Amino acid sequence: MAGLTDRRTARTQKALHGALMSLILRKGYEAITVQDIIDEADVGRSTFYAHYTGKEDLLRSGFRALRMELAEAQDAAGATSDGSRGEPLGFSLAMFDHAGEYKHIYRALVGERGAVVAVNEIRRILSEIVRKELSGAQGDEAVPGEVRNQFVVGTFVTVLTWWLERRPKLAPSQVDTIFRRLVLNGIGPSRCDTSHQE
Amino acid sequence: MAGLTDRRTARTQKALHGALMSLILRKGYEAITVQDIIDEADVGRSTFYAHYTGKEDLLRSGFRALRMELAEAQDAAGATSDGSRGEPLGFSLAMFDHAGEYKHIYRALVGERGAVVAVNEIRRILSEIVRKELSGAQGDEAVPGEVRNQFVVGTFVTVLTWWLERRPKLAPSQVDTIFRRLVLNGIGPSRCDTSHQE
DNA sequence: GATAATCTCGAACATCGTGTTCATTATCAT
DNA sequence: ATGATAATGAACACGATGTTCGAGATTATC
Repeated sequence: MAGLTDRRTARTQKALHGALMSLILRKGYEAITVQDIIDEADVGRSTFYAHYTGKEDLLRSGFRALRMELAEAQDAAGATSDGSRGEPLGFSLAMFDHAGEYKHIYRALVGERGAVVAVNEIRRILSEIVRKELSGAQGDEAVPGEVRNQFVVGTFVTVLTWWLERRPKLAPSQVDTIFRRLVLNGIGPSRCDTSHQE
Repeated sequence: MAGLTDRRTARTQKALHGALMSLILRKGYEAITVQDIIDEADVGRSTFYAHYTGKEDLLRSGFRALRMELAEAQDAAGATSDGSRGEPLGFSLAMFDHAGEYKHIYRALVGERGAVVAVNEIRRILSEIVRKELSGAQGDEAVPGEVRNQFVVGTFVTVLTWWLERRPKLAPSQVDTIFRRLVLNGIGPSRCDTSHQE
């Protein structure tokens, strides 16, 4: 009924996605050519272009699953009620968990030799989520909402990248703590607790 | 004496840089080909490759001037003494000023359709600077130094991008205020002043 | 001004990746 | 079984890259 019928297309698309993932792990996204992908997937050239406009399109299509998974996680976490009352930044731990699970892929996508396309896609997904969570709570009026949003997303990507490249042994929860610390408090002098100064 | 003699090479390099800048403003960095550059600069193809390995190399070489200019600005600002005592984040205003002066170029390089190479270059330059400034002051021990460094740089790029793309009318000093606010305080609940809660 | 060094030119070339076309073959849904 | 649809693979046009080389132009230096 729906569009998911024909087994042939499903098989082809699965093969192409698998090939892309293997290749990303093997040689990094940027270095991959369409030729590599169809060789690895053992699929005809014209077949590839019948499904996707290029490797970027193929990669992007892989993010739909992530988008949905995160949307559900957010709904589940924020199911407390209407707004964003459960936790300040409820999305972050779920996201770090997800990244921890597919650590190899994330590292290959997010690092220096990673895929800008992928990072942008992640940014876009996170922007939506953060916008919802931040819509209620209004903090500093000296800092416009848009830039606050971008700040949260940017910090997340920063911490994510640092984690995967420099401290892959850390647990998602530990990374999440660092993230929240930075986003909520910055790096300013300690904080309110009036610690001893001189 | 030094390497800067021959007027021919100087002329050629200047022409190529100028051509690259014009093209960046006209059609964005990614869309530019070497052919475009040498047409615009009216320079032979082999001549181009005698000087640079590609458009990326050409772009990168343009950042040396910036690197030096910023190093001087930092030395001048931090000339107070040995360490980083003058201001917490002394580099930021100088950098925003510089970006404000060459606003068109920066916007074309930093935006969505900008040049990853350029942003990476900016990141690298800033990392050096921030590392020096942050080496003395040790804040939160729960947040490792490396990630704090990346956090500052990342936030700078975020604010810079937002400024150039969404609020180009703002003055550098205003943007700088927002940047410092975010870096030092984050977006945490109001502040220490124990405002009325319920 | 003459000389030797060296920079520039431009055309030609090999190479590679892209994206399309089309007739043929294989697989699917029913 | 059969009509519909997907996959194949070879061929093609195109555009960009990076290199080579001999001839000519510009330069530094004496």
